[in-house]
Parts: sequence; C-alpha cells; structure tokens
Amino acid sequence: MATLVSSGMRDGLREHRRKLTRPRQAILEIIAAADHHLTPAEIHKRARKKYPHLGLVTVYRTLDLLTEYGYVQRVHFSDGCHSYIATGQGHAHHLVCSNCGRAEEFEDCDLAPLIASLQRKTGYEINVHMLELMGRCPDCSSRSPRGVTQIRRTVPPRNHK
Amino acid sequence: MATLVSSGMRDGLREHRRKLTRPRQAILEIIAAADHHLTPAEIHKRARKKYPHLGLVTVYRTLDLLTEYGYVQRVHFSDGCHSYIATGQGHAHHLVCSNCGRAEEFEDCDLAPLIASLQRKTGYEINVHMLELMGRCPDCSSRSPRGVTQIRRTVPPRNHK
DNA sequence: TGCTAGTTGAAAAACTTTTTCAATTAGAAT
DNA sequence: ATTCTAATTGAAAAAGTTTTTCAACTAGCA
Repeated sequence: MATLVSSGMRDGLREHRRKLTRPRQAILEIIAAADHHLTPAEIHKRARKKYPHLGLVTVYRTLDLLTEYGYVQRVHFSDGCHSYIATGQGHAHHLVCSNCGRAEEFEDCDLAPLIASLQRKTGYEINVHMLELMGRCPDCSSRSPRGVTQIRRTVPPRNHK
Repeated sequence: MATLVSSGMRDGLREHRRKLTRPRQAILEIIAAADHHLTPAEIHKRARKKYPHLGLVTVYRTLDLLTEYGYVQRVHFSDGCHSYIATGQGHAHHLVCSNCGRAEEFEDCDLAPLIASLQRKTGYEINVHMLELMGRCPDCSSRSPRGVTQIRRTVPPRNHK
C-alpha cells in the first residue's frame, strides 16, 4: 500500500523532474491513510511520527505540489482554513460530515447543468468553481437525531486555525 | 440612499438591541455603494475617508454583524481570503468576474436540485453549502477574447492578502 | 440630562501561510 | 560505486489576516 503510493507517485513526479523524497512520501501516506480531511498542521503532526525532522514549511510546499499534480484535493472551509484529502478517481467535490468529518466524493458533472444554465443566463465564461457541502452523515444523524449529543467527534469542532 | 441604508439598518439593529453607530453606517454605505466585492482592508481604506477614526478591528466586527443579520454576504476565495458584497433580495450566491470583479447574483434555488439529489444518494442531511463561481464576464470576454490583454482591472490581480 | 449596555480603537496576540537562504539529498551520469 | 547538480529541505523570519483584551466612549432610552 505504501509501496503503491510511492511507486505511483515516483512516476508522476519523474515526469516533472521532481524528486520522491522521504518527507513527500510521509506526507502522502498520511493523507492516503486518513479517512477524512486533514489540516496542514494535523498532517505535520502525524507525519512527524514517521519522519521527526519534518518541517511545517515542507508540508505546505508538498501540499501545493500534490494538489497541483492531482494527488490530493483542497477542501475549503468558510473560516478560510484549508484541509486536504486524497483524490479519488476523477471526482472533484466533497460532502463533509460536520460532526465526524467523514467525506463523500461526488462528481464534477453534477454541477455541470447549473454551470451551463448560468453561462447561458449571464454570458459569463465560467472557468473556476468552488463548492463545499456540509451536513450530518447518516451515522451521525441516527446516533443523535436531535443534533444535541455528539458521540464520536473526530474533527476539531471549531477553529482549526 | 444613504438615508435608506441607515433607516433600514436602524430598525433591523434595534430588534437585536444593537446600535446604529457612525462606523457602522460608514461601512454599510461603502459596501452598498460598491459595484463589486470588497476586502475588509479595502472597506477600511474607503470608509476612513468618511470616518478617519475607523479602526480595522471595527470593520471586521461590523462585517460579522452585517453578515449575521443578512445585510452583506461573504464571498470566499480559494486562497482563503474573504470579500464582502451587499445582499440583494433573497439571493445567496455570486458569480464573480475574475478580471474586473463584477458580480452577478443567482438564486439559492438553482442549487436545490443538486443538493436534493445528493441527499438522496448519500443520506447526508446537508445544511451548509458554499459555492463560488468565477469566470470572465461578457464585457471582459469581448474586450480581450484571448485572455491576454486586460483592459480595465478593478480588482487586485493576485493575493489581496 | 443621566444612565447603562453596547461599541470602539489601539495594541498585542494568535494563527496560517510564504519567503529567504545555507545546507542537504535524490536521481542521473559517469 | 562515485560524482555532479538541480531540486529539496528546515529554521527563522516575514507577511498577512483575523481575533482578543481592555479602558474609554457613545447611542438610545428613561
């Protein structure tokens, strides 16, 4: 598994004359192994366990690189902070559980009709979109139907700043 | 016009036992008069011309308040920065021109079918969404069809940070 | 006119993200 | 294996935005 990550990534990086370093491996492995989105700080903390030397700056740089090459995706939050999540195949958006942080991916094309209709109505050439959806996942919904008791919170509730 | 802004706002604020102060008037007037989204820093700069004492902290606090009560809306950018724009009637999203910053509003209900379909597919109770669309508006498109020459740029090109 | 809760501004703090730069290292060539 | 070189790293500092603190101030009501 770690091998898959590494070999797939090595090839991808080679095409761009980029190197597969231990820090980069550590970071991608953390993200690939996570079951939900992670902040740069959290990624740093986790990756340090495997590679204690790792600096936060490298995490940021690596996340930029991985995002650019499509290995991970940025998740935007309304407070302006970002989290990162491994990329599935060809998907582009996430529906994140506001309680446990679990994320479902959905396809870009679900948004296509809306964009097409708006382009027609407004005359804009729409080329960038950012969509984030949040809500309670089925598990969290059934565990606390009133939204009061929160049984397993795996995501920092508030400012992950 | 300024009167309309003030009187409408005074009533709204009174309901919440909030005061209509000079700083708040100045800030809302700036946003209402603008033809496109403004960053807190830009709002601060402009509002200072009318009310030189104004501190940036007050701008942030006022923007939170105005957003909460629905007088303005936050526009999210992928770099994590925010801009603010006056709220139209019942609209909820914006399509922002990446060249000149002009913004079109479109209705929340345009997004409803997508959300309904995702709720059905995933079982999530979706209660928060954030959608930002960007592209070239018709004017900017026709002025520089190749996207090379940019004739009137009224928005800071890059990091408004 | 006075009272009081709400508001303000300045300074400092809190954070996230970026820049700089000397030291290090992966990967290709030898 | 060894060498070479461009890419990469980490530490520190800088750059930004946004929040917190707190004493002074003020809008709105009695």
